[in-house]
Amino acid sequence: MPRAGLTPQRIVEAAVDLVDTAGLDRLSVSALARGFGVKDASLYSHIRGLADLRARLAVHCAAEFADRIGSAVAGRSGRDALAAFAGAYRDYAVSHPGRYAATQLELPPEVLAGSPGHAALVEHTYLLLRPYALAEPDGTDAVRLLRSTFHGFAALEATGAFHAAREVPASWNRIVEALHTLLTNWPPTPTHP
Amino acid sequence: MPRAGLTPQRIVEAAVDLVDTAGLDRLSVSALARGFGVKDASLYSHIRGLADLRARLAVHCAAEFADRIGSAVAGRSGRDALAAFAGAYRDYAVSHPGRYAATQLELPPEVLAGSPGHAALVEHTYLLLRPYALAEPDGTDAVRLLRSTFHGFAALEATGAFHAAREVPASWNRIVEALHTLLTNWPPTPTHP
DNA sequence: TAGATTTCCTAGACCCTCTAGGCAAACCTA
DNA sequence: TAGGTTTGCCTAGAGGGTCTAGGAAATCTA
Repeated sequence: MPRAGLTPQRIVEAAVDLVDTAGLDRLSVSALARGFGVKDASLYSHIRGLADLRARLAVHCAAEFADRIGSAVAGRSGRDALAAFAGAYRDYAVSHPGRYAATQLELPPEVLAGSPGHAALVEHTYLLLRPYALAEPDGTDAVRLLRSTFHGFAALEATGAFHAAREVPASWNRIVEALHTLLTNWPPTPTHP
Repeated sequence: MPRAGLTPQRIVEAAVDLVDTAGLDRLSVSALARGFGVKDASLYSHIRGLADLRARLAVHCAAEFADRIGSAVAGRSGRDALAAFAGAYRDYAVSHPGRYAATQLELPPEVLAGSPGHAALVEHTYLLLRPYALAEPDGTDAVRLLRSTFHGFAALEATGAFHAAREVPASWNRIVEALHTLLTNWPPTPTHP
């Protein structure tokens, strides 16, 4: 009986393919084993289980996602950087919904702490906001606004929640424009009368 | 053998409780049957299956969610209405994460079309934007912005994605303020040079 | 080449969805 | 109130999922 040549890396790559075509919720140890022509139990010598596999997938996809965004924003700043960031973001989410969903998986703190991709994503977002010169806590609030809007849009688009006639990419571009306007005119802290 | 008194309504109510305490991903026909002290197969006389149960749950929770938002915005408009909408939105998402997640489930078109709660949620959002007097397609873009930001924030908060020291509710309030500013100064359609 | 290690296997426990078919309780109706 | 009908819950079982324990073969290493 020849060996199938399984490794954690190959298993994660197979998981990426599976998630890309079938969706994150269809990811299973069984399905991967079938793909390798191997019994389910064989995979457990390489990964600890489904939770471990999902964590590895999340770390892998976050790194890929952060890379694409990093390339897009390289050498740009201000409105240009924001547009490039947003373009790369939606492009990834639309063309690889399963991978994008993986980047948003909830992870155990120790896994998250050891994921360069997740750290890079946060870092890219903070750098993006530098030209807007927001003092804390406004900077953090603005980061959270951007993350929320981008992720929310991607999530809603992925579940088919936008039904109006308006083309979705046009809305996206307009929203990015609006966010730029907002960041350049960030409202002052409200005072209590 | 006395009957357990199952009905679709009671099953959906049990599903609401389960989802509230265990999370949407733990919802299963088996767990509900255990709760009723009944065999799995018994539930299939009342619901078609798990997909049907999830759809009913989504419709139920969307109606509840829309009600709360409707009560919150009643008699208000402009900034007040936006703040009330946002407050009710986050309150529901934070205090009932499982129910909120259910309102965001992807549904077959015919189910969605027959869900008053989902329709009311969209309607509330459009009404909210009336005072800002945005012509189409700006109105649709603004609706999509609000939905994206609110849902994205709720989703990220639910997965524990906000790690900065800044208190999450403070960010939420600030973001709502910022959105009000943005809606009152919606940028003009960019012209191509 | 012998021993140690790794890889994949079989077997099986346990949980899940869902269907088919049966029996008895609850409800009608005469 | 006795008959039949409908309904509610049952048993049995197929099929798919995760995961563990322990065994045998392929591969590495001394």
